[in-house]
Amino acid sequence: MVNSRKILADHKVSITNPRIIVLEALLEIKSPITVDELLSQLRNKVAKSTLYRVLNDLKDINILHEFSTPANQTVVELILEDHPHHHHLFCSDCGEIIDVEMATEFENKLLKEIKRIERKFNFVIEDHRLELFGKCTDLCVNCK
Amino acid sequence: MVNSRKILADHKVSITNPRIIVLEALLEIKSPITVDELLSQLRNKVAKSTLYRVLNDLKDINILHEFSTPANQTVVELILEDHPHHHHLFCSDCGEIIDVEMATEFENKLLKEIKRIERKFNFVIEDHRLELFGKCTDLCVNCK
DNA sequence: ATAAAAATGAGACTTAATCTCATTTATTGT
DNA sequence: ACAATAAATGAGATTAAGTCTCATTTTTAT
Repeated sequence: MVNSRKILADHKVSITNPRIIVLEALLEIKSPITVDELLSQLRNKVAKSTLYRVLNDLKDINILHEFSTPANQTVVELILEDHPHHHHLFCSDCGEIIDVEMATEFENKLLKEIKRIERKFNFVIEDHRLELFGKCTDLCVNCK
Repeated sequence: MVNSRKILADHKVSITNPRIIVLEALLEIKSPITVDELLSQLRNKVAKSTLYRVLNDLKDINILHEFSTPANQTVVELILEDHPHHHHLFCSDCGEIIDVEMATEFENKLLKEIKRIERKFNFVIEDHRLELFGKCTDLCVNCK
């Protein structure tokens, strides 16, 4: 069982109520969520300014990823050991965001290609993100 | 020589001054630009509301891509025949955005992997985007 | 237990993007 | 080419995501 206090302690940030509340919410959700939704879920538990501050704190200690949907909604997602590097699939019909893991063989090919690009552009690439856009046919909760 | 009027006509949108002005600006730039920069470049040529409207029009006819930088700046880029599908490299030091083409062999592998994911998730994937994050060492104009 | 440092809440503030509506410009049919 | 109709524009008001301020509260270190 993952412990929010332990996560905070491990990353050497002070353990406060709002941080615990936000972390537990994200741990329970375990999938991408828009900041808006998170805000309304936690409306009467943490102040808006605090929520944004805590999200920034979690980004700073590298356990939170943030990205935008094609509809320009900001989405956050916890990245812990049990939920490592992956990519996203966006449904343009219902807005659903699905976590996708690439085949290991492909991910290796990608890393090789990235090395080529590092050399070519004299760049140090620290992270990459692959986004897939389309329409789900029967998987999404919202699409029918 | 690419002609902005022809582009508009080809896509069956009416030919207006603001659209020509915005298109010519984007054609000349030929690389990703933040909406902010574009706005200040065209400040006294098109109204702000019109610029946003024209950008949306260009997105609607699928010749403009829009994405966000890690610093949450909105960036647009013209996608025409002479500047086809490609990816982006973001420098976290200077903010520079660099167009990157993947090796054909790799892009094929990616398409194959995408097909696998389509089957697995029962999804129709229409577009994909790969973003690389890192630091440039000597290429960027701004970095030294 | 206490002092110093850090985080929080509430709401003001900023700013990118959208909206409104009166006016201007483009298109279509004759 | 011209009038009638439809579409697009400009200017500024409006909205809303995200940040900032600062007095108060909570956490941490001693």
